[in-house]
Amino acid sequence: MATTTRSTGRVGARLRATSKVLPEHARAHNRSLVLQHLFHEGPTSRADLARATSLTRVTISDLVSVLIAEGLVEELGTRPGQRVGKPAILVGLRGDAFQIVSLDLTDAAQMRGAVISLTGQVVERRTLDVDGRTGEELTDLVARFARLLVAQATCPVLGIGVGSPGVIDDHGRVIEAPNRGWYDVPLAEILTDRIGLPVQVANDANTAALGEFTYGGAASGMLLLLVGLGVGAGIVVDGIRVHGLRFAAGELGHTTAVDDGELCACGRRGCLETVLSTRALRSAVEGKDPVTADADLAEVGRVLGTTLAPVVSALNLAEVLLSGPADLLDGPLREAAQETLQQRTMPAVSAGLQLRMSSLGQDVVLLGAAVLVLSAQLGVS
Amino acid sequence: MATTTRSTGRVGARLRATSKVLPEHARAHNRSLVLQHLFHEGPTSRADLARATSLTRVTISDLVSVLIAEGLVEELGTRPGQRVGKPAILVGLRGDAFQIVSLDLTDAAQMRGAVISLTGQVVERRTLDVDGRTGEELTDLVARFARLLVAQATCPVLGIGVGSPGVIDDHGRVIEAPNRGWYDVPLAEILTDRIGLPVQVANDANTAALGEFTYGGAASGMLLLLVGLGVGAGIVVDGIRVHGLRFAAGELGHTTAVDDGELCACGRRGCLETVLSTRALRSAVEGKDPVTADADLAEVGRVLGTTLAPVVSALNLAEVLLSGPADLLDGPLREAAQETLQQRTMPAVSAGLQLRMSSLGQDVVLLGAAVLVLSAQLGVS
DNA sequence: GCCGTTAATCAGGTGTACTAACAAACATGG
DNA sequence: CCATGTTTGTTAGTACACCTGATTAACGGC
Repeated sequence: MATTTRSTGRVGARLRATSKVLPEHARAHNRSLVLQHLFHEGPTSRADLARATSLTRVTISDLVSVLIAEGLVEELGTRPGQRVGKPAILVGLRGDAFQIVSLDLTDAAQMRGAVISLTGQVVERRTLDVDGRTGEELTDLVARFARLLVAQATCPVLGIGVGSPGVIDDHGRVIEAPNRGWYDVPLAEILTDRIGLPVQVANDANTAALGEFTYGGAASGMLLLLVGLGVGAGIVVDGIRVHGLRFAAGELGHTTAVDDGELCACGRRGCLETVLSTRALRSAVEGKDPVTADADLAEVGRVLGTTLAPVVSALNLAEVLLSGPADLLDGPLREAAQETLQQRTMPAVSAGLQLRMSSLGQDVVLLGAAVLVLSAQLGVS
Repeated sequence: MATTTRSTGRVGARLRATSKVLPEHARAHNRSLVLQHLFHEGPTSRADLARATSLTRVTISDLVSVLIAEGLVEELGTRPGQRVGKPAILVGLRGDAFQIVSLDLTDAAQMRGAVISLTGQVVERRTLDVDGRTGEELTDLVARFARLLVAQATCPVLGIGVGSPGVIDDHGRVIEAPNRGWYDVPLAEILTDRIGLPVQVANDANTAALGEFTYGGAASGMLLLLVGLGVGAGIVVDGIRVHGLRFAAGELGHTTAVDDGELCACGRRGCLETVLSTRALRSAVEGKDPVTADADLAEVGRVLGTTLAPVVSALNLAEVLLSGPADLLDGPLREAAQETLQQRTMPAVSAGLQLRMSSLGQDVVLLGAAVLVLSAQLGVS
């Protein structure tokens, strides 16, 4: 049996990349803690920040004074309402300190872009036809579009966030995005070089999940299914975005969902995409009477529920969000999926589970791309 | 449209529990970094530790001197082999500095326990019949068993690790373990109180996953399926154990795997456990000719592959490990499961995937429980 | 025997957060 | 109306952790 006789002092060979932590990193962390609180809870007094972070008032004062000097935070006068003691001075994130430029490349025909305030308000919105461009031409177009959007900003730009289909590593390198003609393209690096701003690039579904997590109030264990031309998912587990072995986490679209199903573009049969993509859904309902159409959508919902059940069980997720055309998704499909999920998972898992539509609508990816920047530059998410 | 008009400076209402970081926490982290390196790479000179951690030699010397003073680390003389320069003095983890007491409560009839060295060698092994005890009686028995094992240790005991079935929170409180008669039992706290040592308690499948991760050299994105009376899974994503919304992550046993399947103890039909538990597998093969038995096992393998495919895709796992009776699992079942997984997931996902047997055999849970202690007490995993 | 190289330590400095004490500004209550 | 207590934010001094630069020690090579 496996009575492991092992020579002393050497266990396993795998290297775990954990890096040193210096006092200055601790400071950066605490600084992010302050920003995070101001971001989510709004204007707060220094004393309340101290209580919330369990740092001392002295430390908070010091951190806040630096943030004020940087222009990220401002004093907003004394807190209204009468209380005992010296009135508190509220400090809050300056909404007009920075803006973020976001790009959504989900749609193959038309890229979407926006200038977004720190609080998630879309200040400016643009679209640009792709005209069938791929590869380097597409890269150039993206760079031009990003530059245009940067020019639209009314205050300094904190960074550029991009949500794109494909497999993308944690340095913003597109490993592969077949129908964009991108293979091993260091998109973040290219854009940084050309525009001179920090750039974050991530998979669109992953990005969307982040958007819902930060701006949509989604739970810290959630899966977002982005339904468009293809089907992708983004997963947040215990508050952290899942990357996966080769950054391919969330690629649920090409998981077999229907035995002996339709032929998929990927060459296999019955992939989830063959029934759940926007095109598949439209063709399943168009020209049919409402009752039949609803039954067809419900059938897709059951397929979806069956596919998601193992994932939901394995991760004990709190929420599954659907993002895409509401007229197709938010009805019999969603209800059937929810029901199937409940039937196929144990009560302890399904009781805490909610299956609902994305609350951010079409801006999910754009807002998520903004979160990429917020997270990288300010440590806020 | 979702042109989110939101009042300034307040985004989302969810609280994210992130706590402050002080310089002393940074020090603890760096200290763990040193221990981690010594644990996995074996004896190392201070200078090499400095290079590996990217801390300075001064800092490393300081950390090492503390560790030597604590008796955790020792100098092992100069490094053999001739090189230029002053010969390096190797320092290594003292294998005899501490031992760990591990308990495996997976088997309802018989609990297993061991005294384990820091390097994962089983020094002493015991079993104890449960005799049908549940609830408080079982708790008492566990405490006595643990005390007995502590008495067997030949050097100071670093802590006690327990792997148990059931849903267990991150403080070692058993939320529920129905067939142990435990509901909301603070097992870790009880054992700590009675024995006076640090105690870590976690779900057995989760624990097993940790064991494979640390001692078995498993990848940082892996799922371990523990097959016994029931079926449970432990998941490590990006090097971190997944807990889930209500600490029920990994409860795959009661996910529907067979439509209109057999009645399960949980009251529903076709749960994975109804085909994959040891008992179900034995009854599927016993008394049958080898060909039929193999076909039956292969069928179970296909069911397993179908259930795991969405999980593997969603998380882009590197490895799926099976732990349980090798005569049933490691053959047609595993091969069919592997094949099904490859058929039902996209190549980008399945190419990097390996489905194999646990390398630690019956000691998986025991070793994993030791890792719980290592991780909590020394920051090593 | 001198030089270059590598290992480990010593000395001094910077950054971070803490405790203790204090000043400012308010409500309350005799 | 003034003393009292409360809360806020700041100042001063301390402990800790890591860094840089210089120093000592031990080796191989020429």
